[in-house]
Amino acid sequence: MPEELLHFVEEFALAYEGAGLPRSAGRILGWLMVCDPPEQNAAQLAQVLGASKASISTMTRLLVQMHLIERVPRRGSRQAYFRIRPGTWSERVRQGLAGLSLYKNLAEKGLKLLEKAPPAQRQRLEEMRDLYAFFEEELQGLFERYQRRKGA
Amino acid sequence: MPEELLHFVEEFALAYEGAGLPRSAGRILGWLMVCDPPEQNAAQLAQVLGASKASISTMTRLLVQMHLIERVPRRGSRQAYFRIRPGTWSERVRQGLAGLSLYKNLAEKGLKLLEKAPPAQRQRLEEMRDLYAFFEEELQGLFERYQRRKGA
DNA sequence: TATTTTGTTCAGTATTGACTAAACTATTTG
DNA sequence: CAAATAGTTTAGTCAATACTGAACAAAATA
Repeated sequence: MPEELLHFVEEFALAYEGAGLPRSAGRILGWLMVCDPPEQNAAQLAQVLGASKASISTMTRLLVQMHLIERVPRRGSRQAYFRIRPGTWSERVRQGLAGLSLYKNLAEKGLKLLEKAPPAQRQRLEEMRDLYAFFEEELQGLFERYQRRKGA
Repeated sequence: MPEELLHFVEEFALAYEGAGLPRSAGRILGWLMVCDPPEQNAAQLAQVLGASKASISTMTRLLVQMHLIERVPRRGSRQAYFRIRPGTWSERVRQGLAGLSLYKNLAEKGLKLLEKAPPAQRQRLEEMRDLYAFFEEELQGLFERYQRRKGA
């Protein structure tokens, strides 16, 4: 299979490593984004990506748990086929959103601790909370708008 | 200083570890979010957080490079004082934004490779590109709106 | 200038985590 | 039921990196 595609897959994996994915999980994800046919079984993944069965098994499980890929059952066969889950990219945005509220909550927890502190001391946390609250709120709206637009 | 605050700092560090910061850098950041006074020198940080001078030196450098904290010069003293950089949280959002275009570009690069592939094969990358393009665009606007709102 | 204070750099340690080979389990097919 | 096939789990290896103590450098103070 084309050399260029594998290079792309590597770049893809590198990019998502920055987002916290193990390199080899990123490679699986990247390959599943471009491969033909879009469903691939474990053996194929191992062969193309030059990884061990064990790694494929672990990493596909991870990716399934993250709702980024899904197992496609094949009737009459126990083989596991995997493919990019439709809506994967929305899912990532949604996960990002969840991250925002984590940080917002963190700021609020801090503010509770500093309840009796002078405003000057609280100000840093307030800025943090306000910003995350704003983006959480607005992104929620944006997200819905995107979904709706895609429906049309 | 209060036990509870240190626990908060730990939680803070843990949260930002998920975002790729070393634990001890997260602790510094967390402490600088709540400490009084808001400027702290290296020795104070080392003492409160129970870290070595070496670690403080390395991690403050990292945080300064990331534009999350800044050195505050004290005239007549060589001591380095650090504080949360005003606008730190906007900065983090801006960095997140930059991340989005990275992914969008990635999708576009892939599409170029699949230029001659049938639409069915291109579709996954197209969805990815569209989504990131949408959010990059819209977040840009949101961001400006936030800045303006804060100015008022 | 000598001493003390402050911070950085370096070398080494310890921990984490990605990855593999091999053993194991389960399922399908002969 | 036996043999082959597919996948998971486990134990162990290797590499990356966070962190420390100690040596070092630079600057302030005596």
